[in-house]
Amino acid sequence: MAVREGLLALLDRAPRYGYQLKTDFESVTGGVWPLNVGQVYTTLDRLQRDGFVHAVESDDDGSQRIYELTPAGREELGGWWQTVPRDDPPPRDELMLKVLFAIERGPEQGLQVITRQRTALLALLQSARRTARQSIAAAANELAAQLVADAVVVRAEADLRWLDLCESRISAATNKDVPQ
Amino acid sequence: MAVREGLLALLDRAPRYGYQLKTDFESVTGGVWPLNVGQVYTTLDRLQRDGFVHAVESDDDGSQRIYELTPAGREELGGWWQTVPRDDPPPRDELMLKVLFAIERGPEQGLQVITRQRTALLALLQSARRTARQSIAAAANELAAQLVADAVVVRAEADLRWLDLCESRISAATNKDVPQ
DNA sequence: CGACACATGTAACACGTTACATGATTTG
DNA sequence: CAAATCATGTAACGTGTTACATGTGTCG
Repeated sequence: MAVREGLLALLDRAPRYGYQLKTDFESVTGGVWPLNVGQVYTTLDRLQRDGFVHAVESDDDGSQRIYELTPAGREELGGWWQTVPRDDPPPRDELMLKVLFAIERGPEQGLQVITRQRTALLALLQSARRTARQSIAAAANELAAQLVADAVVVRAEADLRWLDLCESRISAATNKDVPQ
Repeated sequence: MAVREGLLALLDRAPRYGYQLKTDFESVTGGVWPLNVGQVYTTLDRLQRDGFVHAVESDDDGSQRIYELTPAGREELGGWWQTVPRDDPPPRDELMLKVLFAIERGPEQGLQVITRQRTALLALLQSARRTARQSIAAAANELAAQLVADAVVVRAEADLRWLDLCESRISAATNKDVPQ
């Protein structure tokens, strides 16, 4: 549920054909997410099936199909802007799952995995910070690339903070289990 | 790539049958992620197909199949503990996508969506903080429920921080476009 | 008895993703 | 001419997810 909406958003701005959607999608997202062209066409088929999009054969050149939004598609997109990512149930995050299942194997195992994940995340954070600082003038869409880089940094920081929280909660819990 | 590994982790601790995996999975994750039983069986089939798991018919009762890890499964799981969630390319996050595509429609539209998302996230954060504070004694697995609640809070805070960053970057960019 | 938890499974579908096949057009 | 880019599409597969069908055992 991401490529779908991205294509709708692009088509709402202007009708486009498939290949254009690929390149525009990549440009809007700062060139960080390569999008296989094939996926554009399969997604377009599904959007067509759902009545959110329809194709017009371009007159001058038989090999191009121009896609445009239907009213239903426009409505669907409108809903998306309003929507806030649900979290009930909370998103099944891989890091979270990994730590929870590690803890189930015992406090030491949990702490061990937490330590390993933290080390890796710290390394990631360092490089992400570097990337975010040099405002990536190379990218077609500078602002987007910057924002994505920011997001990576902020996410990594949050994950690290959560890992610290886990560690302290585990200590608290194990100390409580063996009081005096 | 989450249910799969969760089941492997459980089976590594002890052989289990399908229904047990469902309940244990839910308990380990603090009871916040309901897991449809059917999914356990389909996932087990796939794990079996991949040679990570094999089933033994329990002797006493013909209707139960006990699953256990194969050496390959144990190896696969070992790899998982070591692995840190990649982010190259960075995870295609829905909030991120939404904001990027909103910005593409122009700064005002971007700011508008950011504002709406922030409002919703603030509300979510408030209720998440409440949930996290009362340490959820009702849940079977107290620690897990607590950690999940913490994660929701930390994530929401990070998203809010990122939205603020977006806003300031947009302002900076638009001011740069219209210098004097 | 009736409801509920325990227990197993199948069928179908959603989306994401890749690999592959095909051809036109541009450009060095 | 050869290679790269533009352009369209299909087939196949992966995981997640739901709905449905079926049956046993237990407990109020």
